[in-house]
Amino acid sequence: MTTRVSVVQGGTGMPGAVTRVPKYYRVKQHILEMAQSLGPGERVPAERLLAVSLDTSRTTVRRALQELVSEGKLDRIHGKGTFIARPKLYRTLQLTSYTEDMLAQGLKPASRILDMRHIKADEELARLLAIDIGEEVVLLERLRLADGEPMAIESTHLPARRFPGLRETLTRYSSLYAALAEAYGVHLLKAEEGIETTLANPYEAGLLSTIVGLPMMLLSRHSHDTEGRPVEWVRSVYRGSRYKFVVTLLPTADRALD
Amino acid sequence: MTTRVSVVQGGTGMPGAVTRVPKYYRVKQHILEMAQSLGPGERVPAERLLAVSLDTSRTTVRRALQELVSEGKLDRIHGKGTFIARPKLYRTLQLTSYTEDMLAQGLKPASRILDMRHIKADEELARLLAIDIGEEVVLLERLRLADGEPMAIESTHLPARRFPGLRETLTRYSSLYAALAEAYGVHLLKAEEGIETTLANPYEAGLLSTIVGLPMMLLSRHSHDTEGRPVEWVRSVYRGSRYKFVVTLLPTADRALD
DNA sequence: GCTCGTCGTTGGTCTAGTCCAACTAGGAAG
DNA sequence: CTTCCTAGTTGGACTAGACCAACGACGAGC
Repeated sequence: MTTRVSVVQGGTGMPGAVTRVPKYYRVKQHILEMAQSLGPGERVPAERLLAVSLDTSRTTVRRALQELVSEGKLDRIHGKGTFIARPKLYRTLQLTSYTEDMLAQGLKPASRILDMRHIKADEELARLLAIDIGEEVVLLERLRLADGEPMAIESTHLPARRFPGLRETLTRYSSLYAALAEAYGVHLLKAEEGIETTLANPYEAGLLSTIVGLPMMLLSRHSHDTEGRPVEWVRSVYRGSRYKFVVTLLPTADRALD
Repeated sequence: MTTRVSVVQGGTGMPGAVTRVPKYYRVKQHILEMAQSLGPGERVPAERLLAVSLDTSRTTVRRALQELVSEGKLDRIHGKGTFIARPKLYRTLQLTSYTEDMLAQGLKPASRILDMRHIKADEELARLLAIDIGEEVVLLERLRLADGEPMAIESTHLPARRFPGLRETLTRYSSLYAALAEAYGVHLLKAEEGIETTLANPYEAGLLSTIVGLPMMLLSRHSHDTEGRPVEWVRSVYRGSRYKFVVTLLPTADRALD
C-alpha cells in the first residue's frame, strides 16, 4: 500500500515513473507551502531573497515561480512583487453568451471592441461559414473583461452579407447574440467547441496583462442556426491560469459506455 | 555591444499595450519558419548549433524551444534531438469511452492499470461521492495509451461499498463502464466535466514520457447514474500538447444538477 | 499644496559557462 | 557473430552575474 502519491517524491508505485526531481521543483514546493499560509493578494518574498534563503540561484527560483504563475497560483507584477493569486473563475460550456455566464457568477462583464473590420474569406473561413472564397467576412475582435480584469480575446467571424449594418446594430444591443436574434432573427441552435492549450504570444500577453509564454486556453466555436447554417466562427484565447471550463455531458443515445 | 537605444518607442501608449518582443520570441519565430519546411518526425538543428547560427545563447534558444514544445509543435528526446511533432489528437467530450474515441480516429487504444487500492474518503471525496468521511473508496489509476503512446493518467474514485469485489469483477469486463452496467446494474446518465490547464509534475511527466512543467489538460469528471446518485469522480491529466477536446453545445440549459 | 524627477526595489531578459543524463555508433572482447 | 563498453552528441539542470524596465516613495522645486 502506497501512501497517496503526492507530488513530492516521484511516484514509487510504478515502473518507469522514476523521474529525478529537479531542484527548481523542490523550490516550487517550498514556495507553495509558504504560500498556503497567505491569502489572495498577499505578497511572497522577492526573487533575490528567495534565492538566498533557499540557497539557490535566482534563475532556479524564477523557474519555480514561473510554473506557479502558469498554474494560476501566483501573480507577478513587474516592479511590485509576486502575490498569491485569486482562485479560478468558471466558464460553463453552453450556448450562452459571455455576458450571461459572467452575470451568473456575480461578476460584472464588460467587452471592449478592439477592432471591427471586413476581411476576405480565405479557404478555411469560406468552408467554415459556407460562403465563397473571397467573400466579405466581418471580423469582430473583442476584449472580454470580468470585474474590470481582462480575461479573454475573442475573434468572431460572421458572413458580412447576412448581417448588413452589424456595426451600428451592435451598439443597440447588450450582446452579439442578442443582436443576432432580435435584429436579424437568427437563433443559434448548435455549436461545436474545440478546446486546446496554447501559449500567449506578445500581442495576447499585452492585452491580457500577462506574460508571453503563459499557458492559455484556446477555444474555437463554430455555431449554427436553427436551420443548420453556420453563423459564426469564433476563436477565443482565455487566460488558462484564471479559468476552468465546465461542461455537462449526456450519453449518446446509441452507445453503451466504456 | 552597442549602447542600449531605449528611445521611447511606445512607452506612453494607450491600450494597444505594446509589449516589447523579446529575443527568445524572435528566435522562436525563426525556428518555427525553419520547421515549416520539415515534416513530422524530422529533426531540427541541435541547440548548440542554433545558438551559434542565430547569434544568441543556448539558454535563449532553449527557452524558445521550450515554448514550441509546450505548444505541441516540437518534441524533444533527451540524447537524440528535437523533432517536428505530429498534429494533435481529438477527444470528443461526450459520455463516451476513451476506447471508442480512439477507435473513431483510427488509433489503437489501450489502458494499463497502474494501481488499484482502497483509500479513506476525505471531506471533499465524501461530498463528491455522497458517502461519509472515512468511508472506503476504490481508487483506480490507469494509464491511457493510443497506438502505444501514453496519453493520459486517469484516477477514478468509486464508493467501495456500492461495488464489492470490483477488482475481480473488472478482470472479466473489457472496461469499467461495462462492468458497472453489467455486474452492478449501474448506468451512467449525466456527468459534469471540468477542464483546466495545469503543468506536469514529475510523477505525471514520468508516466507520460514528457517533461516536468509541460502544460497539461486537467479534466475532472463527476458522473451520476440514472437515479441521480454520484457514481464516480475522475481526475484525468492529458498531455495538453497532444490533445484537442471537442464538445457539441446545445442551448438546452439546465438539467437539475446538484 | 501640488507636480515632477530621482532612486531604490522588484520582476524580465540574456549571457556564457559548468556539469549531468540519455541516446547512438563504433570498436574491443568473447 | 554477438555482447558489451566507451566516447561523442544531444538535451536537461543549474549557476553567477549583467543590464533593462515597471512601480512606488521620497524629496526638491514651483
